[in-house]
Amino acid sequence: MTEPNRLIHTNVSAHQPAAGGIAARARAAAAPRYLSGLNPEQREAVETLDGPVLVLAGAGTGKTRVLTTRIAHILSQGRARPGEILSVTFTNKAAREMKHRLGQMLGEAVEGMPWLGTFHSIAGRILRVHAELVQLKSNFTILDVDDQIRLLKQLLQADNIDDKRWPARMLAGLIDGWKNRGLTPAQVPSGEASVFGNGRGGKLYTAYQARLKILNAADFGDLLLENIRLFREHPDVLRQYQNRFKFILVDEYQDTNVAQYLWLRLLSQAPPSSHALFPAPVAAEGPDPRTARSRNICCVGDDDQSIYGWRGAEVDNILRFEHDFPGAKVIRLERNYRSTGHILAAASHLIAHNEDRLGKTLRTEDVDGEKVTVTGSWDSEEEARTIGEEIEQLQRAGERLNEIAILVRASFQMREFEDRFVTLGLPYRVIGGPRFYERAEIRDALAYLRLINSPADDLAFERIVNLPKRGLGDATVKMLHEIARKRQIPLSEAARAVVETDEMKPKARGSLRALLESFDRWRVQRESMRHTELAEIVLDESGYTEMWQKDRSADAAGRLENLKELIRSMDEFENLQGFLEHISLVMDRDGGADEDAVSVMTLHSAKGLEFDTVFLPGWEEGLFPHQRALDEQGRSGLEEERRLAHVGLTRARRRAKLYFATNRRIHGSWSTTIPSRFLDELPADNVEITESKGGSGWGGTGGYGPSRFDNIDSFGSSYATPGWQRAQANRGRGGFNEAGTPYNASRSTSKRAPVIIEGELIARSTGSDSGFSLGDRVFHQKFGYGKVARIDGNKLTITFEKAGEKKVVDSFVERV
DNA sequence: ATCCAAACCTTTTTT
DNA sequence: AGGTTTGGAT
Repeated sequence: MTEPNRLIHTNVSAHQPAAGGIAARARAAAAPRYLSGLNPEQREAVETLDGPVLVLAGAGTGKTRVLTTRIAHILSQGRARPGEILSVTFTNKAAREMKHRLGQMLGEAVEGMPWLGTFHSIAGRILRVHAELVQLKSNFTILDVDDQIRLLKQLLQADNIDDKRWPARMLAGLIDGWKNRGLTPAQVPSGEASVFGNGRGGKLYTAYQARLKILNAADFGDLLLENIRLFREHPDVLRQYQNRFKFILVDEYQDTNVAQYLWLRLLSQAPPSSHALFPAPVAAEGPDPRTARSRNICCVGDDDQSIYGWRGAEVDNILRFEHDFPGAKVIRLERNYRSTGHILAAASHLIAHNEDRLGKTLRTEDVDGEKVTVTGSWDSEEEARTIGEEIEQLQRAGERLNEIAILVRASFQMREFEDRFVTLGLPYRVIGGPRFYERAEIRDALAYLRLINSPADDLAFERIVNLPKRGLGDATVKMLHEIARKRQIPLSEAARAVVETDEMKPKARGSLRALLESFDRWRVQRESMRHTELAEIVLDESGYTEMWQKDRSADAAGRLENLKELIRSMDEFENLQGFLEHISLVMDRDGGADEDAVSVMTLHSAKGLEFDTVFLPGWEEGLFPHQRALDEQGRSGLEEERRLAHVGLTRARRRAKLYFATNRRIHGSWSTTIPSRFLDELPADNVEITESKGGSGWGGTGGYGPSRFDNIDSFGSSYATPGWQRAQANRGRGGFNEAGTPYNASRSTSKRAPVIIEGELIARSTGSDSGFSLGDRVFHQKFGYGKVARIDGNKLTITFEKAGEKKVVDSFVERV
């Protein structure tokens, strides 16, 4: 967005009268205006319309701009109408951004790019049209993860599989993985299918799919998987879409999984796949052999920003592009318009530690700017406090809060910042945080609406049969389940049947009948009234609103408010179906972006965004890189974490600030942490180490008074540890800066002056001796007195008299 | 059927 | 540590 020559002009219309007049002459005379200001590579990416194109676009190189300009170009050249361009993104945010920018470029005239959206929303949309062909109805429900797990739990129970030993979550993960790879139950390798539940994994997957059909439901994975099945089994349908989409554009191609890849291949009429995981699906049979192969598909991506491997993304897709789409043109965008020199150098140097990459060199013509800073804190609380203060400083200096972001590795880190900002009165917004649509009252309300929309939606039925309480408890539900299972019908149908018999106690029976009648009534009313009005009636007549009105608990008022908000938000949609579709696919709520506030979000959700100042807390081993990534994925996991770090750094335009804390609370208990290896991998020339400014209490001069957190000297002593010395010895390895100035402890005299360490940064533990011996009585600033119980290098396990057993780095305790 | 306490499990990232 | 889910008691 800070690109020097951004587009200002906005009135290229899609269908200019091509003949005669000024427009034609203008076009002949000079390149269209929207092309000016593109650099040569960008321009090539925009203008190469025919045949497959892969754009390798590093961070901040104008990727979105290329995509949107390309669309504008296609339209203004009259090569396709808006409805003939398929343009897929990975996230809703990216889709929104593209729509927004297109709107700016094209003006309101081309409001509708009907086929611009996420993979899931577009696949879902296609699926609705042809639902019957895959044994669904067009009003099918899209299940979220929660529903999915509840359904699987039921299946496990029905099969007498111990939910403890074989958690539904795990099965959900497996099924998800299979679907990501485009595998139907029949196609799952039997070895893989049998790992779950003593060989019953495959059977369960089959049962699950069957159950989904009965419930008239699809989960996220199904949207693509069933789409692929649809295209495979019905070539006529496929051809219809192939003919419609004259141009295909794909954003973030490095994040596509196998299913998405197959889907794209089918639509792009590419020759039969030779994908390792998938032998030739459908032979492309277009009328004209020249159009039948390698259609106009343009994929944009950056292998260095592939951060969704854990979700089944195949970086391989981007690496194999030229092979998959013969004759593809590959264009590299390496000119970065976003970050200053130091930031870009730090990011590039870091990512260079990865082995699996295509390799790009990002360049900038910007000034060097401020160095990337690394700041150590005693614990996460001090980290939050330091960052809070730095933000206030920036604010005083006239920086806008909107241009400041805190990017965390894991969402639990956000809380500390929220707490801090609340006390400071600093406006902030959490992005992708606690989700509106996940709140209980919202889900309840939605369950009512879902059930109206799709009577077979058992999960919704179960959720609300007895909510508010109507005397239809476990016993009733269990009975309905039995009937439903025996006859292979949905619960509500079972309910309908059972009401006619006298299997139930009269009271429950009457209550159930009343509920069914209500739904019948609502479904009739649906035809004649607006969906917002219907929703109000439903919540009212069902007694749901009343339930909360009677509730005297503290949050009841808030919940009622949320329900109102829900109905308000429904208003933007045409009908109930459209609204339900939206909420199941777009689980985040935008809005509120206009006030000036600091953004707090995960690194993952920050992809594609940029800020003047970026704070990156929590750079510690185990958290970042995340232990689980290392355990489960080994080296490739580490590389993905490193790419994540690269993404984080490259979000910053002018200031990138990294933090690590020595102590962090993990699962409730405190543990001592080690600075991230990624810090070691930063180039010294572009980085400065500062100390935490969280408190100046040490020596008793600061505003906070002496604090246990102010053990700043400890960071000094970390550099005197064997780890630091090893680093000194290693200096120069790998061609890094040779001119290291050894750290000296004179910092106590000039505490605030930033210390610049040249050479790689090291503050790590090692396996060597700590100078303490077992049984030593020690004192710790925070935990008090204790005895050394175990020694592991410079990490000590100490039994504290008050605080119990803790692991601590030796430099934080002193012998007494 | 409803309520309360104890176990439990979480904390990677998202459509 | 904290919220959620489960199980048992009323």
